[in-house]
Parts: sequence; C-alpha cells; structure tokens
Amino acid sequence: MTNQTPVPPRRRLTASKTAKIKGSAREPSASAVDRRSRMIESKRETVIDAALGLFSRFGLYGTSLDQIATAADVSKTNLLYYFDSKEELYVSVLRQLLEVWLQPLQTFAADQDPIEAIKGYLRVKLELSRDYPAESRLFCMEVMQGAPLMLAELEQPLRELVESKVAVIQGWIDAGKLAPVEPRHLIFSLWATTQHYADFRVQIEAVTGKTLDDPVFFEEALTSLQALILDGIRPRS
Amino acid sequence: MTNQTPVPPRRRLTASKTAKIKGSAREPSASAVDRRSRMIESKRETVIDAALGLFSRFGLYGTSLDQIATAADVSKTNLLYYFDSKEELYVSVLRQLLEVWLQPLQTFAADQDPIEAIKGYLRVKLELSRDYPAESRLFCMEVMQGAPLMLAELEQPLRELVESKVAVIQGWIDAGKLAPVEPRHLIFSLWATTQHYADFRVQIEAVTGKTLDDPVFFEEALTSLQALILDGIRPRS
DNA sequence: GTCTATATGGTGATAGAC
DNA sequence: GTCTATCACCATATAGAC
Repeated sequence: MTNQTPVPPRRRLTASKTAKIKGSAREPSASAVDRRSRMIESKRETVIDAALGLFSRFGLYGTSLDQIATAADVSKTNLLYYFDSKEELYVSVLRQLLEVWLQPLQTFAADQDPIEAIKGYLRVKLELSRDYPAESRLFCMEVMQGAPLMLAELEQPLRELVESKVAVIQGWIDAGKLAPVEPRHLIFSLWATTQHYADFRVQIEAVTGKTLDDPVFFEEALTSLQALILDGIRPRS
Repeated sequence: MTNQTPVPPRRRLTASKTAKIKGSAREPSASAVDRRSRMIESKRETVIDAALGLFSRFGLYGTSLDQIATAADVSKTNLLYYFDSKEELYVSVLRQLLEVWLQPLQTFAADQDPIEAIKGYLRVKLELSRDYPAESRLFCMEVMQGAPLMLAELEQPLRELVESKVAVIQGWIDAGKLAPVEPRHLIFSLWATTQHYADFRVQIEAVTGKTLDDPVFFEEALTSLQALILDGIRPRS
C-alpha cells in the first residue's frame, strides 16, 4: 500500500530529433528510387518482425537493440540507420500490431444471424490467438502498462468500434434473438476468453500439455467456448 | 518469422552468492532478537509492496532499484542490505504473490450446489481483480514471459489443483447437474473473464469510462459474467 | 543498519571512414 | 548503406567508514 506513485516510464530518450518518419516516405518517383524504397521497406519489416518477437516476450526495457539486431541479422548501427531510436522502432511495431488487431473486430453486422455471428467471431479471434500470439502478448503488455504510447491512438477508434458493436448486439436482444446480456461485458468476455489462449499459453501448456497449435486441442477449445458462450453451463431442462 | 530464438533473460546477475535466504530465518530466540527479526520482516514487507506496484507496471527490467527504494522510502544501499540482489527481491515478490493467487482456487467442492459454487467463485475472483490488480498484472506478465522463475514452483501444484477441480466439475456433469462442458476449458474461461477486468483495466476504462472500483460497475460486471457463464446468450425457449 | 563513495559493465546513440 | 570505434549515461552491486 506504499506505492501509489504515478511513476512515468522514465529513462532517457535523448531527443526525438526532427522526426523524419522514414517509414511513410512514399512518393511516386523513378523506378530505381522505387526499388531502393522497397528494399528499405523490406528491411524495416524484417527488423520489426524480429523486434515484435522480442518485445512481446521481454517488453520494451527487457529487450536490447543488440538482441533485436542479432535476431534480424543486421548490425546494431545499421538498425539505427533504419530507425532513429529504439522508441521509434517500438512505436513502429505497435503501429503494425494495431492493424492486425483491430481488423477482426469489424466482423459481425446486424443482418447476420447472431448465433452464427458470435460463433464465427470466436473462431476468428481464436485463430488470431493461434497465429499471432506475439501480437496478442505485446498488446496485452502494452495495455497492462497503461498503454502510454498506444492509448492515445487506440482510444477513439476502439470506443467507436465497441459502440457500433454494442448497437448491433442490443438490436439482436431487442429482437428477441439473444438473451438480455450487457453488450459491453459480453464483448469483454469474448476478448478475454480467446486471448487467454495466447497470453497464458505457458500456463495452459503446463496444465494440459497442449497448445492451440495442436489442431485437436484448437477445435476442442473452440467448441467449448462456443458452447459456453451460447448456452452456458446450467443444464437445459 | 525471423525470430524464434529461445533467448534467455540475459543481463548479468553477478553471482547469487551464498543464498542466505534471509526471509525465512525464523527460529525461536530471545525477545530482543525476536523484535529485531520482526522489524526486518516488516521492512522487507514494505519494500516488497513497493516493488510489486512497480514491477507490475513496468516489469522486472523496466523498474530500477532506485525507483523501488524511493517508493519504499529507503535508500538503495539499504534496500540491498535487505535483499541480496534485484533478482532475489523479484523472486520474493513472486513468492508472496503466489500465496494470494492460489488460495481462491481452492474454493469449490463436490458437495456444493454447482450453480452457487460457480457464482461464488466468479465473485471471489472478480473481487481479487478489484482488490489485487497489481498481483494480477504481475502474474500475467510473468506467465507471458514464459514464467522462467515461477513455472517450476507453480507447475506441479497448479496441475494438481486443476485436476482436483476437474474431477469435481466432471462429477457434477455426470450427476446431470451441469451441462456437458470440457471442465478444463471452463476453468480457463473463469480465469480469463475475471482477470481481464484487472489486466485490461485501462482498456475497459477507455471504453466504458469505469473500473471495478465503481461498486455499480462491479455488480454489473459480476451479474453479467454469472448470467453469461450459467445460461449463455442463446435465448431460452 | 545506514550512509558515502566507487567499481563495473551494459545500453542507446553518434562520428566518421569507406 | 554499412562498418569500426567510441561517447555519455545509467544500473546493479560492493567497499568501507560510522
């Protein structure tokens, strides 16, 4: 109870300089320049991929540029040629992450059958947990730390997206197609249960000996989740 | 895809020395010694509390001994008098965490009414998310990083505990008191949905503007979870 | 037990040759 | 663009006076 200090992330950041935004430099030009630009982009991608894997395990502070450089098979100085600073790299990773992350939330719409829509949503999210576990973990980490670098970008679109889905769900409820649950809490439960399989993977593996990479286990998890969310555990009379 | 390197936590740890295990030095002795021993224990507690708050936000690497010392209102050198190293402190924090964490899992037993047992379990776990969010976050962080320091201690008791609960749930199902769900996946869902309110607190706050500290929101979340888990979202005919 | 140095080494970032 | 030095800084941990 001694520790409610609102401590900032701290540690130096030696000036962001002129913020070149190298990544989004994309103007139609000669083919030679274009080829070079594509090369640069591809190298940035490689580094971002490597960084994602490490950041998602050890966090921003637990990962050194040396490790990332080694994993991406470039020198540290070279890495810093493509990214002005560690923070810029980190933000680039987060930016790419959000693209993968916000997409599946778009799925269900009012004209769908709610039962099929929810079942499909659970499948998509569980596939995401299986295929993009690093993204899931980094997202989780960032949110747990207060999402200092992401929340500003995330809050508005997330809020709007949730509100639109809440409206769809409420519509289904009003039409008698769904039991009267609180839409927001339903959404949280859909997120929580599916992401759990990625974020708590080692715990799940410790308990069951299996992961989502096992196709049988994947289907078992999906079927269980769908049954649970749709019908609950109280026996139908 | 370039980064499946099984990188160890790295960073030096300058020798654990003789592993004094200062914490568990507890032998019946003269009252003066006993008083001193209690003083030491109390100071260790203070530091552990401060460390928990910081580790749970910024992780092991994102938190410096300086910050912890400041938060606990002791000098850094003094802190290192009570804990031989940063790692020993971290492990002490984890050890205390596990006590809080594994207790509520004990609750339900075969002779209870399953519906009431699950409802009660959800309440206890949600109260835990409200009252011990730092513990929840640090646990999550540690598991996400592969729980290198915790898994060894955790795996065996967790597995046994889960197996015993699986047996209870399976018993209920066999008695027709519960719909036939996979017990393990049910347990994961109970954990996931409740912990989500602690770990994704800032996201939930961003979307709803509220947290579990708001009593109305707490009851709303609990009621929603109970309804969802018990009866699902498919309207009863 | 608590303090003031200080040792030691990793880390992000830069300078400047090629 | 890529490399070899090298910087300044900060973090953990220790030594030794009081």
